Amino acid sequence: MRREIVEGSIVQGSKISEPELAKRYGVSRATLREALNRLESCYLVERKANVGCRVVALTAERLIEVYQVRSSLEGLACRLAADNMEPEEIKGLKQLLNQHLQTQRVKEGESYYQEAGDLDFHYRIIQGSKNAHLIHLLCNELYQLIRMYRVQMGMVGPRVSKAFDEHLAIINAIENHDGELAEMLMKRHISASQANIQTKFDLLAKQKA
Amino acid sequence: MRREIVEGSIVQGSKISEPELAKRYGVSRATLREALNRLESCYLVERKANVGCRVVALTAERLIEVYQVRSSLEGLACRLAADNMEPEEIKGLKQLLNQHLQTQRVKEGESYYQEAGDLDFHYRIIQGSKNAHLIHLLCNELYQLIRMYRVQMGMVGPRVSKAFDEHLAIINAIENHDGELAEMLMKRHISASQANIQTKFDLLAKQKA
DNA sequence: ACCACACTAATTGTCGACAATCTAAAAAAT
DNA sequence: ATTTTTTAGATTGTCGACAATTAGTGTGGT
Repeated sequence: MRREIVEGSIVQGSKISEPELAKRYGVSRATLREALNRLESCYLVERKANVGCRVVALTAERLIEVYQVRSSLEGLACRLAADNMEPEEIKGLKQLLNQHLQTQRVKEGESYYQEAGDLDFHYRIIQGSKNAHLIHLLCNELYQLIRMYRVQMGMVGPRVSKAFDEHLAIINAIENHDGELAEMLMKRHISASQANIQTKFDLLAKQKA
Repeated sequence: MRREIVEGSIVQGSKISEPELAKRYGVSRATLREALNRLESCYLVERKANVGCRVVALTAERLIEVYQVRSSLEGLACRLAADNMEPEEIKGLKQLLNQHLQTQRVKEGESYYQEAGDLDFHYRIIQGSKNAHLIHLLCNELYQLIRMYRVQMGMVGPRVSKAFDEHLAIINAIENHDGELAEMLMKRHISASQANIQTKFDLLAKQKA
């Protein structure tokens, strides 16, 4: 509905006035409250009883917390995917990676496609775990928040090619049904991604000082 | 508010009629919808757009899915707790375990206290991880669902003493700040608990046939 | 006899208004 | 001048009613 706005154009930590935004979107307050509930379950807004709603603030501490959880859960998803993914799913995953290679070569600097592609890659593996609860947790709840981090931080360039290699290694592990390895590789991959955004944060803090 | 009812006295998979329950509790439909949203975020009810709300059905497949996730997340929590728990927190945890030992000896067969105690034990370790996101995920979202499983299935006896030993080993690992070991022990502990409920399920299915 | 279509009934989603609560500013007392 | 209290404003939570969509049933056609 208006995830786009939360992802980009509404400032972090800003108070949300229900009647204001209700008029802003031309809907009733009840409808907007429903929407806020959805956003709350995605961790994009935080509410306090009888106080109000604020857009979530993107702090480094929060990033670490989220990525610790994400690393653990996607590691699990990857291990399960190594056991449960169908051959044609694995085949499709490899094709997807090849597509990324091509678009990546064409648009060396631009990282947007890689970004979307990276999320798509992770998305498919999560789906491959065949664990509905896990899929819901990662794809519905955490997905938006992670996207928010990446969009607002901006994905940096040199990691693109390295991420590609890591994706390749993960696919190989899944293809060999080596769940242990796949889990470990995915955990490292996400930790690297976390470290990447962390440096971005530090850079931003230094710029401020 | 009325988690008690969902945990016990409302049948699984039963349709939820909003106006009916609204009258049942003497509140408006808007209030009840808010409550349903809360229950949905705890995975106790499931809704479909323009169709309605049903109480979640406790199946063996779902149990496995939830416990796979729980094992991974509580393993993470345990590893973090090994690094981040304060000495007095560890001390309190040991005291809690001693209390369990006493009540357990007194009420050999009765497992209710052990159950509540077990959850409390896990609860404290999760808090000890100091990861707010992880704490929310486990204590607010998953906690109720797991409680529902355990209450409706009924905890079996012989596992009580074994669980106590496992808890003890976990505390020792945390006290030694051995995160790796603590994580592994917790994962095994939860897997054992899962297997325990699984057998309960199989027994129930055999009874039916 | 079976399938398709339409109609009715119920349920969900949405709306505007009212009451309770909290925040903030202004005034008074120390 | 600072602190406390009171008061006003606004915002959230709650309520009952209306509109839209859906499920079930009954009828008609093939």
